[in-house]
Amino acid sequence: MDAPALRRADWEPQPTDRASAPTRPERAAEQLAALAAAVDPGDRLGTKEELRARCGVSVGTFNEALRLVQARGVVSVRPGPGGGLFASRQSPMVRLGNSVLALDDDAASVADAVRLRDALDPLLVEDALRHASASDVAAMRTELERMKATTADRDGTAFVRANWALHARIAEVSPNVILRSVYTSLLDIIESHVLSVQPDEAHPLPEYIRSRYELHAALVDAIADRDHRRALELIHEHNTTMDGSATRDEATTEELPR
Amino acid sequence: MDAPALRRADWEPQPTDRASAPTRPERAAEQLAALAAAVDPGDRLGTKEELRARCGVSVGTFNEALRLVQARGVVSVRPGPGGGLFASRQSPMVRLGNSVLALDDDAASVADAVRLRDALDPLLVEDALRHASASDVAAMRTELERMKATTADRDGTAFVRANWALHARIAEVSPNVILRSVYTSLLDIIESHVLSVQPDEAHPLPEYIRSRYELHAALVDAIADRDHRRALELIHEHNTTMDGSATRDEATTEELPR
DNA sequence: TCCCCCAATCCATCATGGTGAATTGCAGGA
DNA sequence: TCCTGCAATTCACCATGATGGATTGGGGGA
Repeated sequence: MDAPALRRADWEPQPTDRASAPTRPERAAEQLAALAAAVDPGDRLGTKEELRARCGVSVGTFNEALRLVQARGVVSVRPGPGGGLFASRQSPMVRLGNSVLALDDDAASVADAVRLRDALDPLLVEDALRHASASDVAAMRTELERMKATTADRDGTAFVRANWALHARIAEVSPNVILRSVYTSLLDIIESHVLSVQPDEAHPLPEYIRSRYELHAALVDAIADRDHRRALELIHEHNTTMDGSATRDEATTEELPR
Repeated sequence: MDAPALRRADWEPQPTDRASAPTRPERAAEQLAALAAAVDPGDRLGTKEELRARCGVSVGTFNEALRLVQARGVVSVRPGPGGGLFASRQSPMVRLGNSVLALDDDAASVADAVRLRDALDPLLVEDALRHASASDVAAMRTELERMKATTADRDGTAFVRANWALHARIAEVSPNVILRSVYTSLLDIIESHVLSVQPDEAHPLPEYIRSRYELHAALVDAIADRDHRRALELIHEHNTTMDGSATRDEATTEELPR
C-alpha cells in the first residue's frame, strides 16, 4: 500500500518536461500554499507527517518545502499534541514583497520604473525639506561634488550614476520606510538596465550634463534653505525636462543564456 | 577530529537566547548569503559538502538553508565536476522584493502607504485614460454602483472598501506591471490597517460619502471620455481634499505625526 | 479545589547509506 | 583533427532510525 520509493522510477512518475523544471520541494511548497490558501488563517492543516504523505515526498524534501512556505509566511508550525501546520495570515507587507518577487523581470520595462520613480521624487523632496539635517545636506553636497567631477570627462554614464547616488542620498532622509525602500530599489532597477548614456541631437551631452548638474545643485540649495516652493518647482522641472530618453536600455535583449 | 554530533548538546553549542530564535537552517542561510555577498557574482563558493561542513550543520538542514538562499536568488547550484554553489547576481527586481519583505510591518505606518498611494494615483489615471477599454470602463461603472449601494447605509467602512475596489479596478488597466503590483499591494496594506471610518466634525459622514462618490463618478466619466485634463484635475482634487484623515488606524500605535 | 508534574505528541535536528541524473574532461577511434 | 564515449564528480532525491525540546492535557497530591 505504501511501498517505499527506493528507485528513482518510483518517485519520479512525471517526466513531463516542464519549463525550468520546478524541483520537488518547490512543487510541494506550492501544494502547501494551495492548501493554506483554501482554508481560513489559523486553521490547522495537519501534522507534518500527514502532509508529507499527501505531497508524496520524503522527509528531507518536505522540510525544504516547509522552509519555503514558512519563509513566505504562508504557514506556521507548532509542536506538541494538536500541533502541526497552520495556515497563517500573511501580512500585507509580505504580500507586497512576494508580488514584486513574482514580477517577471523583463516584463517590467525600465521606462515603467522611471515613471514610478519620477512620481515618487516629489515625495522624497518633500521629506528632505522637512527632515534633512545639516549633515544630510552636507552629504548631498558631497554627492554634488562627485557629479561635478564627472562633468569634466564628458562621461554621460558616470554622470547619471553620480546623479542617482545623489537621489539615493536624498531618499535616505525620508522617514517613510516603504518609500525609501521602493525608491532605492527602483533606482537600482533603472541603474542595472542602463548601459550607457547616448547623446541626443536636441541635447548635446555637455550641455545636457551641465543643465542637469545645475538643476540638482539648485535643488540641494533649496533643500538646505527649506525653500519648499522652489524645491518643488525644481523637481517638477527635473521630471518634465527629458532625462530618461538620454539613457539606453540593455536588458530587453536577453543575451548571455549562460 | 570530526566526531559526529549524535546528541543535541553536541550540535547546539549556542544556548544564547536570541530574539525569536532563528532556526539553524536560517542561520546557515545567512552564512551562505554572507559568503555569496563577499565575492563577485558568478564566483564559485565550493561544493555543497564543503560548505555544509563550514556551516556545521547536517545534510538535511543544509539543504533547507540552500533552498532558502536559492529562493532569494542569492546562489545557484550546478552539478558535475567543478560544480557546487555559485554566487549569482540577483536581479534588481528580486532585490526590491526582498527589501520590501525585510520591512518591519509596524515600522511602516499607514500614513506612509497612503502618501505613496496618492503619489501613484495620477499615474494610474493617466494609464487608464490611455488604455481603458470599453469593458474596463464598464467594470469601473460596476464598482461605482457598488459604491453607490453603500452610500445608502451610511456605512463609512463599507464605502471606503468599495472605493478601494474601484481604485484597484482602475489599476488593473495599467500596462505597467510594477506600478500595478505596488499600487494594489499598497491598497492592501492600507485596507488591512483600517478598522473603521470615523466621522469628522468638519465632514459629516453622509456628506463626505456623497462628495467622494460624486468625485469618483466624475473621474470614471472623464476616463470614459478620454478627457485628460478633467481626469487629472479630479485626481488632484481627490488627493488634496481629505481622505486619509477620515480613516482610523489600528496598527500603528505611535500616532503618525505627518 | 487547585496546582504541579508527568506522559504523550509532535517538531527539529542529527547520522548513514543508497539510486539516478547532469555535467565535465579526457582518452581513444574515425 | 575532430568527434565519440566512458569515468569521475556532484547534485537531487530517496529510506531509516535516533535524540532532544516544546507543548498539551490529565492525574495525583496539597
